Amino acid sequence: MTRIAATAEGDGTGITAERIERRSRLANKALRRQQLIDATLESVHQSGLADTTLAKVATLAGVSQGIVVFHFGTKDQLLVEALRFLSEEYRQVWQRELAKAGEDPINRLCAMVGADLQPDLISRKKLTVWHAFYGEAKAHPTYLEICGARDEEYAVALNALCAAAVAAAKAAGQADVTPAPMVADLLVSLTDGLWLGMLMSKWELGRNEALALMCRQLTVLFPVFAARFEAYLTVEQGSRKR
Amino acid sequence: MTRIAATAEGDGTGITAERIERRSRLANKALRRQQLIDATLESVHQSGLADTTLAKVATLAGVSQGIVVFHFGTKDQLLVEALRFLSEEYRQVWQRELAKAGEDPINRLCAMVGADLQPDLISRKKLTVWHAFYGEAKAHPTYLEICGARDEEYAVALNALCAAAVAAAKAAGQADVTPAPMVADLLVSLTDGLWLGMLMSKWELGRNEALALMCRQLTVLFPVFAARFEAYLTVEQGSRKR
DNA sequence: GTCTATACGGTGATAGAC
DNA sequence: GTCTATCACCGTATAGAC
Repeated sequence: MTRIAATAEGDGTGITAERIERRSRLANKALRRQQLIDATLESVHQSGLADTTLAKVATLAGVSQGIVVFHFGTKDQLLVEALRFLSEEYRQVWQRELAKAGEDPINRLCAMVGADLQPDLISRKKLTVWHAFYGEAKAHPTYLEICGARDEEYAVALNALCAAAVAAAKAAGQADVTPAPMVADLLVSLTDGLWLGMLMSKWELGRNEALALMCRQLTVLFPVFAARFEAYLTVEQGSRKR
Repeated sequence: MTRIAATAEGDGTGITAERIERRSRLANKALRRQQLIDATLESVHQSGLADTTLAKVATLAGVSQGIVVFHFGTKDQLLVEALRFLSEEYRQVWQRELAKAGEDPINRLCAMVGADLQPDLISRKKLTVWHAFYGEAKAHPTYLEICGARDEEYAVALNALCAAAVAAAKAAGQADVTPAPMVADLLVSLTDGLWLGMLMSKWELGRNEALALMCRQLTVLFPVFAARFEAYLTVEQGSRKR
């Protein structure tokens, strides 16, 4: 990294060199922060939120304890930043999946609910950490706020998609269509429940089982689109295209 | 309490008096333990699992810190007992509801899923505490074990009811019946999701909304019994019989 | 930026009087 | 059984050298 900056200095343009060097330093700083956040997630996974200490995080990151304080100031701040990271990653995943889905409403709905089951998001570690924060959310307003903002964004997007799907189902002649807000609530609740199930899974609830359940849920809500759901949630979202 | 024992002594039957006195002592002991467990739940609710201390629990219970140690030995043990209490209460509620439901399979299914939404179980405090333990479950095998045992019992009972409901739906001529294991998983996941939703509810997800969602879920799974679900989950389980 | 050493406060648990 | 007093430990955060 610093070597790049040094090479850039060879250009003779002092300003450019300084810029690159600054970028490099910023990149290093961001890298170290990410490294510490990763270590924090690992520690919370291993020891829980209560027994996560600055010393453990520092050890896992392979640096001294002082470094953690230097970059995050306080333990609380470190945890908050870790949660923010998870939240941001979550948002990016569902927006990415949504973008990949194109314009078709049913595809977009599949993409949205399928996003919650993307492998990046449902590793044991991350599910553990999410629920650790859930558990303390009532005691830490900041946690609650971050989680709430995440849910809010997601809910708004999902509600729109559900409304579109309901309209499409009616147009396709389906009788007894569940109201859009209920559809959205049912899907969100199912998603949350699946996360918890995968976390606690004694009965080995894995990604494939969760996908099958989600697919079935969509099918009972919108029988007319059964084939669509199956196609999207097993081929595109499946582990392999076969 | 001690007064009762003293009165009993007046009977002249030494053995009886001793028995009653012992019972009274045991009752006192149990009462004190329960008092401390309640205080623990309150503390976890207010401060989270991490910042719950023996001192806080003692203060909330209005006793000295030494009492807590005397009755539970260690902080870990206190927390475990608190979780056990919740778990036991949970089991008793769904078994009670099941008993009230009689023999009809559909009623029993309604009772089972409705049990999770009984007011006793879904107070803010208890939901908070449950999820606090969920979050730390991966780090504390004991927590995981207790939660797992609870889920296991519930799952076994629910699976049987779902199988019965599926059979009934087929007998009633419903087309495309969801397999019983999936029905059970979907219902469990929905329940868990609703608990989380009620805990996090920015969008005020209350008991009535949750009941409506549960009712709707059963209806899309078993359209032939729609009227049954609505009757059971809004009249019997509702806040008032009207 | 990174480290070590340390001050400070709080927590879990013990001891012993009542 | 319940209390108070106390200890030993550990985690956070600070200070300052490099």
